[in-house]
Amino acid sequence: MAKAARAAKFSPATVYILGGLHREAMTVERATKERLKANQRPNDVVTRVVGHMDLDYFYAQVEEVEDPSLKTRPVLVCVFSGRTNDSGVVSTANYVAREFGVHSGMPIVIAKRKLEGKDPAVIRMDHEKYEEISSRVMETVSQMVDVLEPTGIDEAFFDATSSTGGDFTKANERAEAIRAAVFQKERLTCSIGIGRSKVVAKLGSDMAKPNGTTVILPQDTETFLGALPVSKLYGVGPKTATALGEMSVVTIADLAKAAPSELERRFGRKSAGYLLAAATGTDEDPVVGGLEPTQFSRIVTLKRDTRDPEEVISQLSDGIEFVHGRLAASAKACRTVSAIGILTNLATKTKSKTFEAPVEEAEVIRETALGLFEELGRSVELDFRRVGVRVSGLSGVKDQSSLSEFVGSVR
DNA sequence: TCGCCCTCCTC
DNA sequence: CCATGTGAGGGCGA
Repeated sequence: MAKAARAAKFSPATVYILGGLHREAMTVERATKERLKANQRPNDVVTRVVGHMDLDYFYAQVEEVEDPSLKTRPVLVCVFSGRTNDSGVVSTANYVAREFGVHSGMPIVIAKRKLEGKDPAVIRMDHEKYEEISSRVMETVSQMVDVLEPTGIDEAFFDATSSTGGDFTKANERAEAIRAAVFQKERLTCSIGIGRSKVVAKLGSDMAKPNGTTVILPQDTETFLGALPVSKLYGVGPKTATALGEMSVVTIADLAKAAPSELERRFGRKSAGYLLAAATGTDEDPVVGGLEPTQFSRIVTLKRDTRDPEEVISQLSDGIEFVHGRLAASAKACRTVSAIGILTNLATKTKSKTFEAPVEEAEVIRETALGLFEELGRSVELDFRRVGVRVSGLSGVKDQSSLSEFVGSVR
């Protein structure tokens, strides 16, 4: 496997963390190798080997692979809302574009302004294409690890505890082999983090990108985490970071020392427990494969703002078909249907209905959504800018776990 | 348990 | 300035 890694023609920007104090890029120092060796474990593994794989600037990279001439140009993969010519946002920008301050979520017009005279490639997002490539990558990676848990179209956690015997040297080689295999098959680069928990692995891949690997040894975890700002932690966004700041919690080390009672008061029991565990790298959430989605939704931007139920449903028609299609394709039924409305001021309003027994027909979803939008439209003072439909409370149509529903099912 | 809201994820 | 889309999970009141 190590040979496969070397044979690949991608840049092996392997990064190791030594006590969290500095990063060694491009080469593996002797000292690092010795640290890794000293960490080798026998069969009685007490520490998990958890990895996180993240495809680099995924959508834009796919476009580059398809058309290599794009590599030297700024690339914007965009979601066009269809409202006006260029309304919409940048979904993914390649690193050339990022150099000019362009990032995801940025309005297309703003991004174009920043790239004036830079010959940007503005490409419409092709979700199906990315989905297909993603599936192939996931399949490749799943064959090289114990358990794979995709958490998005471009990322996945994996567990390699038993196949590495808990040996982080082997885990590092495995990570490089995975990156080599993905590159060899798809010409796509990705980044991998290895650590003793999901939180640590995720931070590792983040630090490694683009095109690198970070291994955080169990014994280095505390030092590594401690120096980082809390905002780097998975699950800590702007709101949480601000609230933590009010408690004078800035670094992860601060968080580890924070008063559990105050964390609970501010964030609730579950979140407080998560934050404390994450801060010490002792989060124990296992890597789980074969997870099924628990909801499907589709949100569209209206041609013009309105809260007329008929017009909403008419514009949402394809969206409802799509959601129903997803349901049918996965042989599932739903118990809850929700109407989602995003107002002109971008506030979100939802209304939902839960049935006694699961439903699956497009007609039922449509009629339910219509009723919900009638109520929702009456309850707001502003028009909708975007509207959507969601089905949740999913169950397999032929699910043995819901025998009670079996009675009414076909055949 | 349901219904609704909030926060976060992605750059 | 302009502001997409999908899904997960938690809190909380009823």
